[in-house]
Amino acid sequence: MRATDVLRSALMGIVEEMGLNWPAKAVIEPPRDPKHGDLAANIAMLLAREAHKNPRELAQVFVEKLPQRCADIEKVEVAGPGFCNVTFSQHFWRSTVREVEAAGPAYGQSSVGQGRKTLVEYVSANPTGPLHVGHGRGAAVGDSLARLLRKAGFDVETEYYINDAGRQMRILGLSVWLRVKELAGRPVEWPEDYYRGSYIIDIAREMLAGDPSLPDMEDQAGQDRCYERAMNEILDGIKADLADFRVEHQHWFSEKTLVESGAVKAAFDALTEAGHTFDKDGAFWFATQALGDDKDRVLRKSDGSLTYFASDIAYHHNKFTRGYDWLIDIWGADHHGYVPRMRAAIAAMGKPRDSFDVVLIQLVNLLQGGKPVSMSTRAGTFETLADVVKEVGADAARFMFLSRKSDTSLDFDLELAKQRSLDNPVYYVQYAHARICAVLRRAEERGISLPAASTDGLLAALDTPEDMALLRKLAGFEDMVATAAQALAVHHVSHYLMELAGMLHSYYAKHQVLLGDDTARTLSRLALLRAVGQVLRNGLDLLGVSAPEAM
RNA sequence: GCGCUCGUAGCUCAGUCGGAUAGAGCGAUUGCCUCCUAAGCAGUAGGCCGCAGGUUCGAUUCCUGCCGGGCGCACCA
Repeated sequence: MRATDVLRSALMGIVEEMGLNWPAKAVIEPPRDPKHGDLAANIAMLLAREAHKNPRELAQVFVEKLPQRCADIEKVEVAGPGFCNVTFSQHFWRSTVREVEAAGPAYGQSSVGQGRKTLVEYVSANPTGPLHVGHGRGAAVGDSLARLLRKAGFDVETEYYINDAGRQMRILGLSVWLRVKELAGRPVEWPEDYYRGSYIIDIAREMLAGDPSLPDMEDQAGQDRCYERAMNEILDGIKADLADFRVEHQHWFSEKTLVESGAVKAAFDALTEAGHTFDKDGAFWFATQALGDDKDRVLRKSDGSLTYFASDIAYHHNKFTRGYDWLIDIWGADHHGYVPRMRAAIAAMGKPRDSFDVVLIQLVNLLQGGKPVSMSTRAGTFETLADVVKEVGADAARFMFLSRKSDTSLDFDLELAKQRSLDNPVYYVQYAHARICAVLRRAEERGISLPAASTDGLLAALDTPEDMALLRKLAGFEDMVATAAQALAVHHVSHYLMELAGMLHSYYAKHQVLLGDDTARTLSRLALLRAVGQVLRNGLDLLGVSAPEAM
C-alpha cells in the first residue's frame, strides 16, 4: 500500500537520523481498531532498549518529527505501550480512486515476485476416470493461485502431470479389455483390482462397435489397445471438464515420455554421484532419511520395476532443468506423508529449501441440504466435478472451493451453493458489483457524465467516514494480493472481496449516490463506486469468478 | 506406536511473521423499501481463542507436555 511505503520511508529517515538501525521486526500495519488511525508502527517499542529510552518516550520523538517529513500525514500520536498511530489526510486517500482508474484491470499488480520462474503443477489426476469434486477443489486452488502469483509479479506457468506409465494404467487397460470381452459374450474372470465405473463399459461398447473383431485379439495386445483408447478418451473428458470449470493448464506433461527419455536414469546417476543411493536386498535405494525423511525409500524394486517415487524425482529434476526455480505442487492432503521424501529429493538435487512448496488440499464433503451425498460410484449421485459444475455453476463452485483455507476440510452443500443469499457468498460479492453497475447505468440514463479520469476537485466531496473506509480498503488490495501470493493462500482473496462487498452494501444503504441537487457529491460518489467495481472485478478475476453487470 | 495437521461464539469459519477492547456469516431476536437492484442494510444476545506449563514488556499467535478430531506411516500410485 502506498501509505505504508510513505510512512516506512519517513520513519526510516528518522531512525537513520538518530544513528540507529531499522529492525527486521518492524511492522507497519493497519490497526485492528480504526479508531487508532490508518496505520500503526511498532518501531519505538523495538528500538527502546537500544536508544535507552522507554518506548512511549521514544515514540514521542517520532510523533514530533513525522509531520515535517510527510505532508500527507494529518495526525500522529503515541498510543498504548508505544505505538505510533498515524492518520493520513482525506486528500491522500481520495487519490486512491485515481490510481484505480489509471491502472484499471492491472490495479493490484505488484512486482514482489520479481519475475521468479514458477511452475504450479495441479490436478494431475490419474487418467483412469472423470474428475471428482476433490479434484475440482485442487483445480480451483491451482488455477487461482497461478493468477494470484502472476498478479504479484511472479513468472508463472501451469502444468498437469499425466501418470500414464504405471500400474493404474495397466489396470485401466485391463478393465476396458475385460468389458470388451464380456460384451462380446466371451468368458471373463474378474481380478480383484479393476475399474468398475460405467464409463469403462461405455468405452468398451464404443470400441467394440468400431471394431467387432476386437475380442479376437490376443490379451496383451487387446489390453494395450484398450489402454491407449481409454486413456485418451478419459483425458479428453478431463480437459473438457476443466475447461467448463475455467481451468486451463499451459503444459500437459507425460510420465511415460519422461521415463522413455531416460530422465529417470539421469536422475539416478545424479543422486548416486552425490552419494545418496545404495543397494540393499536386491533393490536400489535413496537415502532420504539423512535428509529429513522417516526412512529410506526404494527407487528400483528387486523385480526391476521402478517405484512411483523414482519417476517423480526425475519429473521434479526435469522441472528444474526447464528453468523453473520455484516448484509449487498442489496435492491431496492424503499425500502429506509424501512431502518429506520429496523435500529430501529436492535437497539431494542441491536446490534450496524454498524452491519447492506443496499446497495440500483437504477433503470436500459433498452435502445436499445438510445431508452427506453418497460418494459411491453409483449413478445419479453428484460425485464428478462436471455434475457439480452443471448443478451449481462454475462461479458458485469456484468461490466455495476458494473461500476456505485449502488444508482444512470443506463442506460443500449443493443446496447452499444455489441459494441466492448471504449463505452463499459468491452472490453477495457479485451482487455488489451488479449494484454498482446499475447505479452507473442509471446515472448515464439521467445524463450524468463521469469523466474517465477524475481530478482532485471532482473527488473532493468524498469526506464521510464511509468514504474513507472504502478508500482505505481499495488501497489495501495490492498488499492483500502480495501477502496472499507469498503465503500461497488463495482464500485471502475471497475474504477481502467479502469485506469489500460488505462495505459497499453498507455504503449503498447509507448514502444515496445519485443526488439531484448536489452534482459535485454525485460525481465523486460515482467515481468511488466505479473504482470499487473495478477492484471487485480484479479480485473476482483472481478467483476465476465472473462479475455480472446485472443480476 | 511414530509423523503431519487441526481445535476460536450454538453452527460454518476468518484472524496470528508476538501487540492495544478477538472478528464475519448463519442460526436466534428487533427494526428498515413513496427513494440508485431488499440477492440488501442497521441493532441486540452469544467467547477461560481445547487444557496445563514455558519464553517476554506483552501469547489466541512461538516452544513443551497433555486431551480430542482428521490424515498418513508399502520394494502402491
